Amino acid sequence: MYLEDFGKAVGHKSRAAILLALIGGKALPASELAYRAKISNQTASSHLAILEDLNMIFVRQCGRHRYYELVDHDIADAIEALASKLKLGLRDEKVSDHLRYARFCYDHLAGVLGVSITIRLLEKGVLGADTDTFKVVDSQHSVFEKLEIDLECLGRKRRLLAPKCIDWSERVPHVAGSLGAAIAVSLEKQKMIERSKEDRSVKITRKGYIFLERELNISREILNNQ
Amino acid sequence: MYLEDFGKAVGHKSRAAILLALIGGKALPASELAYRAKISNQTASSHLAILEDLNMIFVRQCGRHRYYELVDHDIADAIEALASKLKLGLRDEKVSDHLRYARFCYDHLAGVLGVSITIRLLEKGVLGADTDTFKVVDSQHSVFEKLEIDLECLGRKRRLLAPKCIDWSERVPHVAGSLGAAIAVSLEKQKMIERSKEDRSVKITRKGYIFLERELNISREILNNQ
DNA sequence: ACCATGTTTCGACAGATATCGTAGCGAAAA
DNA sequence: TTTTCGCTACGATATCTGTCGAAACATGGT
Repeated sequence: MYLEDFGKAVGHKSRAAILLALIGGKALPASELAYRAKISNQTASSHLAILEDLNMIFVRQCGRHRYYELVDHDIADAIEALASKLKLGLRDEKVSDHLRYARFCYDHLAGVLGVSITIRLLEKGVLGADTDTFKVVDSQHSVFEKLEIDLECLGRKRRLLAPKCIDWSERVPHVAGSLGAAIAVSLEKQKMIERSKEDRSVKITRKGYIFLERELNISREILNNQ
Repeated sequence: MYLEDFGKAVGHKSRAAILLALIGGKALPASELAYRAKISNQTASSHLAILEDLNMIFVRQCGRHRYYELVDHDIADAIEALASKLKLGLRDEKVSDHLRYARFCYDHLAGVLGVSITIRLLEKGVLGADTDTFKVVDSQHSVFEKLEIDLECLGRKRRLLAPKCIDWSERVPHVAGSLGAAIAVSLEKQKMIERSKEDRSVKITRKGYIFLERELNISREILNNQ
């Protein structure tokens, strides 16, 4: 991919809005993306074709439905990284406090919540920090059991286990990669967090509040900020 | 700045070429940029006006001459970071071995040379590595004296002393910031390196070869690769 | 077979963009 | 002052882009 291709992809309000929606990590249908970008379905369709040409997204056909996704998480990471480096605003996202507080960064958690989880895992000695990645120090810790995360299984994947990802709102590294994704999936599956239907923000449920306080000792002060 | 503005800036072949040229760190006149982007002076002028509007570049008036520069090094860093994350090709730069080997990344050295210098400084215990920056461990080391670098003076600047910068060709952090810049300036001033007139690559001179081998013990194998 | 639903294609149009020739401008040099 | 040089502004033009209405197209349900 060439620099100007990336530029062309994000260089239009509507396409930027579409990509920003997809950074949420959910696969979304064209009509939903049109709604989010505030354009007609036809127009969205043409933008989607452009983004597909540029190899930024692909479509997953499920019966009569077509869901669009980013081709890979590098693209999400790159956009977040860019936003943090250049102190970019993200015009079309109402940059709500919800979004700042907790959101999906493709397939893992970012914002105050993502960073807090990372920090607590480091302080508890579950994770350690390398230059560009985190590493698991205490693989026997009860967190992994509670979240039903099979580290061996994750380790066998080709994807990096726990690279650092820096987001625009906090500018502090948080856990990404297959571990970051596994944490987010598990929290969602166990109904500790709930995705917003509007955007990529998430809400901590009552159950999640208790888990995060008891198991990770995230302070109530932080948790109540939601 | 908004994401789509950055996109618009780099989203056109000619503008991308102009920015890539300016990442070299030198201030360049419009005609030179037109030549590099292979467009007429008038066309270049309009692109330059666009880039100025978008706050990517500014013009420094020197008598009858007008030199364009990037507004700050963050923009250079962001583009290099983007290139490394997305494995972007940089279409218009002949990605020559020279460029891969040693080049200016705005105001500090990147490529094999930039990385080698950084690694040797780390191995010699002159620098240490933090998460996102390097730190000076042995400020009394003779390297600083030889390069006439006044660390106290650098420390007083508002700019970060030695942040890590990751470039597209090596994908390994090298020293940027005011220290990175000071090293590059000094090497150039002492005629240990010479800038190319064509692009942002640099050549190591005979004097530089000797210095890098003697003082930093960079292996001949690496130095001969130039 | 037909319909309902969601998506893409086609066609048209307005508006933006890229390009360059020509002319004008400003600063130094003659 | 006049000339020279480089750059920008203006204007014309061709092209590209974004947009949407209408229609065509799939696919799964009725």
